[in-house]
Amino acid sequence: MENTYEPLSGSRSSIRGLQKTVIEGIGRTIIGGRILPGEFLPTEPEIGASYNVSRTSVREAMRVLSAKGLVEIRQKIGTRVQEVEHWNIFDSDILRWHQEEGRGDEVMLDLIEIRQILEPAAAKLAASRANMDQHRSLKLAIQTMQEQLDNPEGFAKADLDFHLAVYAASQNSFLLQFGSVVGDFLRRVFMIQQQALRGRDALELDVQLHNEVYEAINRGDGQLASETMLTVVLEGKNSLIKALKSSTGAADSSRRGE
Amino acid sequence: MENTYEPLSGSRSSIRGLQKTVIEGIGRTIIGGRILPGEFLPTEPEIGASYNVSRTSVREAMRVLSAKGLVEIRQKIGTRVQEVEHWNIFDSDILRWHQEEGRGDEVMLDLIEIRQILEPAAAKLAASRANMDQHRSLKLAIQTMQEQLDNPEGFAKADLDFHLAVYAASQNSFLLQFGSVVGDFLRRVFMIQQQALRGRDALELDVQLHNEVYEAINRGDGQLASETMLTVVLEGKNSLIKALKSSTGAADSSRRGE
DNA sequence: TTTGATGTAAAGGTATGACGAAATGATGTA
DNA sequence: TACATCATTTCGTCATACCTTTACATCAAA
Repeated sequence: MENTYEPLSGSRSSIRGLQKTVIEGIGRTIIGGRILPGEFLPTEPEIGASYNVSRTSVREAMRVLSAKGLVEIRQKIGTRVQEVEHWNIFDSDILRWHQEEGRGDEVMLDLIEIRQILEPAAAKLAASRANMDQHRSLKLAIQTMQEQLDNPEGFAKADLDFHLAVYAASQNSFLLQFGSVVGDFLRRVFMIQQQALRGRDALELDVQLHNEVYEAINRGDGQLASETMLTVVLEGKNSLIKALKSSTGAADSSRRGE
Repeated sequence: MENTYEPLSGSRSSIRGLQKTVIEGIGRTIIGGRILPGEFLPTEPEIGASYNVSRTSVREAMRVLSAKGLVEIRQKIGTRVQEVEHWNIFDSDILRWHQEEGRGDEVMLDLIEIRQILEPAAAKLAASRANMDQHRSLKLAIQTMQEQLDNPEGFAKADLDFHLAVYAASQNSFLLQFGSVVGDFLRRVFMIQQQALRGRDALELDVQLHNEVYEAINRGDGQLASETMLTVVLEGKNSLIKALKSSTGAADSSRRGE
């Protein structure tokens, strides 16, 4: 009964076992576009048969997918894939599935776009609200970045920690949640960004820029914190685009007009 | 929809949506702070007993709550309430539960704060990206607001439609989702805001302000759209605060004598 | 005493099979 | 034609049994 849904690294969901197999399988099937919105999933017994699990497990998996907005379950009708606008993109699993199904690029660009909006504002709020613990977290993240210049994973992790600390310091529950939801995905984005930042110099420049944000927050200069944070995000955007271009050279990159 | 989610002791077992009863009951119990983060829920059989439902239904309900980040389910340990930062606030149910449990005010203020950040930015994006359908939606919403000046529900609905249309016109999947998630909650906030806008004049002024946003978007003037939208949100904020203040104390009591 | 292996029980995890409830579409009747 | 009725399909719920995981206690060895 070997199954192949690629646990991938670091996905420590509270759901494990057979249900997770079904959730991952159906979830990726939907995100991957192999069942389109409006179309129906097989009946519960059929899904159970194809995954070799009981209807019990299928149903519990469907509940989860339904909670994520991917499917709509109705008696007599069956289980139908929801329209894309119902998919809750503020969900770590859904973000990961987008990436794993090769549809991560559009999401990454949308994510960068909204980070351009949120993070400068979060930094500004943080400048007037951050408490002592949060100041310490920010400083620690910067230090760790400096120490991990030669370790991509460690650097990305510290980079993420910094941005999450800014969200947390904003003291706004939506911003905090946004960071928490997007965290895993963001860490992977940072890894990709680093591919474009060859050499210690480029990385060190990046750390310096982050440090300027920290210092602005530390001094309570919201305006400067905001502006500098925008630079950080934009620099990241450039790196990301560069990295994406060089890695997916001939891919279809038709984006909407801007 | 009526809010009668009671354990239903003794009577005939068949009301509609047994799982929903459990989900609402436990969800509100958690949001309401009657079981604190870190504490344990009763065991599945016990929950089933107190709601008069089978363990099957309890389990499916728990999966949903787990997907919303409210609880963590672990074998042998039991089901434990997660820390607040895990609660997915980008979830219509959770937002509603906050309100129903009398904890809506803080959330409303955080929501206003993030709308101050997002909506001007969304309006700016919309000014350069909105397609013809979206322009039509915006215009229609404005017209409907004008027509519903004497109908609070209709006015709030049209107000919501306008803001959702702006999110949609931004062509960013996160902004679109945010609108969709926050929609229900926002409509209720708009109803509260109207309590502070007594009289047709105040409402008409509000419509006019919205119309300015629409026209700026229509002309492709992103900067103006952004600034005007900020004014709209801030005006709403003032109304909300005023309404909340005046209802403090006698909020839930029957309204008499004003 | 400290450490590590081991056993056990408690709670969730899974599997069946049966029946209930709701929505659809065909069928029948006025 | 219009409307009421019924059969069918699929999810919804229940009851029961057994499996899997794992916190925790227990005991042995260093």
